[in-house]
Amino acid sequence: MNSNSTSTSTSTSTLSKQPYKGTRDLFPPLKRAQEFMFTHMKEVAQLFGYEPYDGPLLEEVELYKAKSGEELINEQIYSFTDRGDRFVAIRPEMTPTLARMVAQSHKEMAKPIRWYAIPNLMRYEKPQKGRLREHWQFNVDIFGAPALLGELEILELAVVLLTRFGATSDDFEILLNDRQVVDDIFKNLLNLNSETIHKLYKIIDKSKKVSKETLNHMIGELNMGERENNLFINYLQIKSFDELFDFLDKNNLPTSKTNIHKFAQLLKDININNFIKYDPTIVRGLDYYTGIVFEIYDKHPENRRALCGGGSYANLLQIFNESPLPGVGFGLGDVTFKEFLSLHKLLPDFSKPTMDLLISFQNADGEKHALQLAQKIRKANIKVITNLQATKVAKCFSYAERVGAHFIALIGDDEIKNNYITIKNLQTQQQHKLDFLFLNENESDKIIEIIKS
RNA sequence: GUGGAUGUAGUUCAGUUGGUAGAGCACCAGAUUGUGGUUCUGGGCGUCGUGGGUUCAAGCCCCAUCAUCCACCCCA
Repeated sequence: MNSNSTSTSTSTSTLSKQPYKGTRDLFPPLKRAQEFMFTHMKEVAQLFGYEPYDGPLLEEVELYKAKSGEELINEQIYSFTDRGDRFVAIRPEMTPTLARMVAQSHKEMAKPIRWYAIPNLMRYEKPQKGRLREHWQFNVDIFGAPALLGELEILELAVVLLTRFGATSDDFEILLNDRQVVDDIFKNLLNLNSETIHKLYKIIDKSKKVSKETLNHMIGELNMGERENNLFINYLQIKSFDELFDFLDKNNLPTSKTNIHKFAQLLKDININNFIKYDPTIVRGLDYYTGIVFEIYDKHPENRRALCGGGSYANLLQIFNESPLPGVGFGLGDVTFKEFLSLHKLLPDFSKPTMDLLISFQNADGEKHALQLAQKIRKANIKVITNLQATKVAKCFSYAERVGAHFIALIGDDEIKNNYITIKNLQTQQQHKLDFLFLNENESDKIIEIIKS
């Protein structure tokens, strides 16, 4: 809702309650869903031996200029000049920060370096479905891994993560390409200069979305020879690893075949090849990728979109005058991922809170008993709240419902008078009367036992 | 940056060819002064996004503006 759209700065105008354009207020229901996703991300990363890191929200714009790509810098970055005349930006992606941190520290660290983070990032974009100005992104990266095995591990981790939520190869696929193969084809087979190659990349990006006629027209505009045009069109029609190998064989490009052929075999060896498909149109927008690149696609017909992108980058440390240390990584956005999960019904209902126990009292005499009991029960790692003020019994129950309590402990008038406490399981309706000798430790143990069973 | 749609109660929306507004959900109270989710009853003056115009009369028509959503561009 847009409750206030007048904000044309008259002194009478009230402040808008809406969050800044393209950002979200993370109310508890949304935050619970996000925490659910983050928890799995962290656990999977740690299963693979990745360690958490984090970096600053602000970086100097120069850091992004070096490798991120023109559009990102010129149009999509939040930047300003600070009080010390430094030109800084809110991070639009994490990889440059990561590279900077690795460049500082890699010499003293055991290789490979395995790190993950879930930073919030901002890009100045026009918000729409699955794309906001601020989002959180699960980043996983490995530096200094031997060729291909780093790529393999990162892909396996991504597969494990998605399948852990219950997704199958019916729900998603990983489309993969190798920039070395693409470069080999463009430079050595088509003999193109870097300017034409850059334009071809753009055409590749669009090739799936435009008609054949438009595609042919776009290719025609490059003024390549007929042989080059045909080869390029043949390349775009490749649909599998095997077809790619045929293409490379036929055109005598054995060097770039060796790598990708071996990689395809490795995918089979660890049995994740059914999730992964070769796709000649995957090249990725960011300039720093140099080898294997991939995107995870939602297979749902209404959501044909990449929810995750990544690849290997060999030279990211060069801008810091460090010797090359190859890296591989991917980013998975919380907005797109949540949509993927809800669309495939893999996201539990987080609309209501949950609470193990509500301890409620009916009069001032019950107050201290409720507070003391809560203290004891929390020591057993049970989530417990009290109603904090004397409340009528019916209200206690309706409050228990509101906060999602599984159990209610009632310390009412009758309880105080007759020295007992009522414990009720709100789902099964089962009710217990326990002796409540108010200073007796054993009674709280009994309550704990009931709740944990 | 380009194109399309939509702005009415806390929220989701209805509102007939123009006659100054209604429903579901939610919320509060009660039926029910020791047992919640169900049920029933009662409870709403909202600058109808904002500004201007046409008209006897505008939620409805026209213009502008702002906001939101969607599709491009690009990306997570």
